Amino acid sequence: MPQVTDSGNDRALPPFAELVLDLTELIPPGRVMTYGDVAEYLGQGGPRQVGRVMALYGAAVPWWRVIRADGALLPGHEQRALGHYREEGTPLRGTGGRGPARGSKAAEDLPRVDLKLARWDGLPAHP
DNA sequence: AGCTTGACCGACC
DNA sequence: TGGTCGGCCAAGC
Repeated sequence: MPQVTDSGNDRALPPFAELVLDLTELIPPGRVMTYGDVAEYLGQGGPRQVGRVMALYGAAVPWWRVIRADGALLPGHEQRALGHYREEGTPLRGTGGRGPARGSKAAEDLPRVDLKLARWDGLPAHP
């Protein structure tokens, strides 16, 4: 007898997580969104929640299209994300751009995503 | 029940 | 330009 309770349901992600993942998959190549933007777009939760969801289920979506507001790549996955960016043609700054760090020991000379150009507001492509 | 931690953000110095 | 502080929301202990 069971009562149709779906409480035992598993593999069912929380609504919020599903929304985040869905939106992440909607992000077109060459474009990126910040955690805060995703949360704001969804109209609920906060940047941290988005980050949590990505950390847990991000493996199933193009996580590299969701970055921090600083445009810095994910710690520990910089190279991986960078490969995708270069492949998708995501606007980067730091290398190939102007004003490279010239010998600056900045952590690593890893470039950052140019949010100015790559930021996607969730609207259809537009020039 | 409360406290701590996070794939964060914005403001301030 | 980079480091620090407080705020936000949810999950874990």
